Amino acid sequence: MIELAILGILKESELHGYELKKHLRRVLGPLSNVSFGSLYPALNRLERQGAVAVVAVDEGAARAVPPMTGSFAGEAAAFRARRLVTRGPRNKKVYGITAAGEARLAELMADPAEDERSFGMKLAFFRWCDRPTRLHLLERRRSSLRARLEETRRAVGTRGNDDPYVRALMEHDTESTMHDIAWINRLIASEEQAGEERATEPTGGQP
Amino acid sequence: MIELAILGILKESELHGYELKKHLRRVLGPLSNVSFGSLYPALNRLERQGAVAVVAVDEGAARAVPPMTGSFAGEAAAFRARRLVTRGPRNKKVYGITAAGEARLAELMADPAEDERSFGMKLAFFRWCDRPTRLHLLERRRSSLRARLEETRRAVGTRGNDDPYVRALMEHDTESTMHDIAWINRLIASEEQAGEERATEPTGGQP
DNA sequence: GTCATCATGTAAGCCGTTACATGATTGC
DNA sequence: GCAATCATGTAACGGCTTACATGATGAC
Repeated sequence: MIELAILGILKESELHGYELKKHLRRVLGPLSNVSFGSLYPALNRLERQGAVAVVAVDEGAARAVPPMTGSFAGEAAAFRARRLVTRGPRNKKVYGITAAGEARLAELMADPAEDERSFGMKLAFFRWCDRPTRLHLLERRRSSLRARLEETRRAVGTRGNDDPYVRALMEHDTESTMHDIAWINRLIASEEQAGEERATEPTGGQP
Repeated sequence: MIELAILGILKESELHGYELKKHLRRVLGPLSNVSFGSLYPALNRLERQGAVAVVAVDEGAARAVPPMTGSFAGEAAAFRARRLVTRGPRNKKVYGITAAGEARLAELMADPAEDERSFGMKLAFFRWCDRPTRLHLLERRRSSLRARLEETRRAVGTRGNDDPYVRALMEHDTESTMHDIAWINRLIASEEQAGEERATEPTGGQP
């Protein structure tokens, strides 16, 4: 989940962790408000996997490492410098996505697992995948929404569910789900329409 | 979360774990599809806390414990019996909510934390709390939805958010949130109306 | 007699959070 | 010079899932 988010954002532009979090918030809005405590470990994980790479490090880091002196005090300084490198003086590490990372992103986008959540995030990165994949994701989403609709309707029909609040909850869930399905239908339609225009345009069809 | 669900269901009727999961699915529908791996530990936790208590155990359990013989084979049998008691032959443990559990339920319902999720679950158990609490929960939910609406609108207004898919996502989020707010408004209105009717009815108001 | 369902639990792991630690830079 | 923000990370914990283990009961 968080890896998909990171790769999707980094594909647009090279950023360091702190900026990344802000972009994430801007693009995904209320969805997925990642914390630093999971963002930085995830970046390191992705770096180890070769999906992202450090493009540039702030010169501040170099400045923070004093020259070796050979003295006892020098050893202490070296230890301190090592800490500074590991921890962070304004050690901005700007990350970029690698070829392997782009492959991983495509893989995560197409991944059939965990549909219910994460659909919004995938949609936010739709520009990074081709039309067939987009249509496939939209149709899968629609079918899971339909299943939800069915389940809720079945639950409403069950004897013993006569509490007005539970009833209200289920009616609202039904409405929202239908609303979502209609939305997905519009997205599918416009996707198909765009595909047709692409297909007819090159020949210069008459109006 | 799961404790709220368990207590809310048990307040309606005494059940054993397996039944509880089915009721949970029926009442909460697509919300919160708890697994056994978290349900049983949660029940034990609640039992230790005194919030729920075992009301009855299936006689199957007693039948599974053979009488002591004092022999070596008897010891082995005792060991096996202990295992059977711990693990489970059809060892139905029917749980009921205690007074402490009802207090805990009220506490969990009013708990201001973790609003975003869990609101649906609280609504499903609305019948267990009084009108002021209900109104308070509804108003808190409304204010958090309004905040979300604001945040999404701010994000849409930010430069750099010109991707059509991100745009579609945010517009849909805005619509859904507005829809939700309207729903909450209706719930608040009907709650207030019910309150007024209660207040005027005892005097026998003329139509 | 065997297969689906009922019934309860444990162990390992995933994915995230909050709280903590550390220090640089900027604006007042 | 001092606070707010920038910037990166670690540690501990939380809550839930999946997979595993175990066995009873009923239907066929």
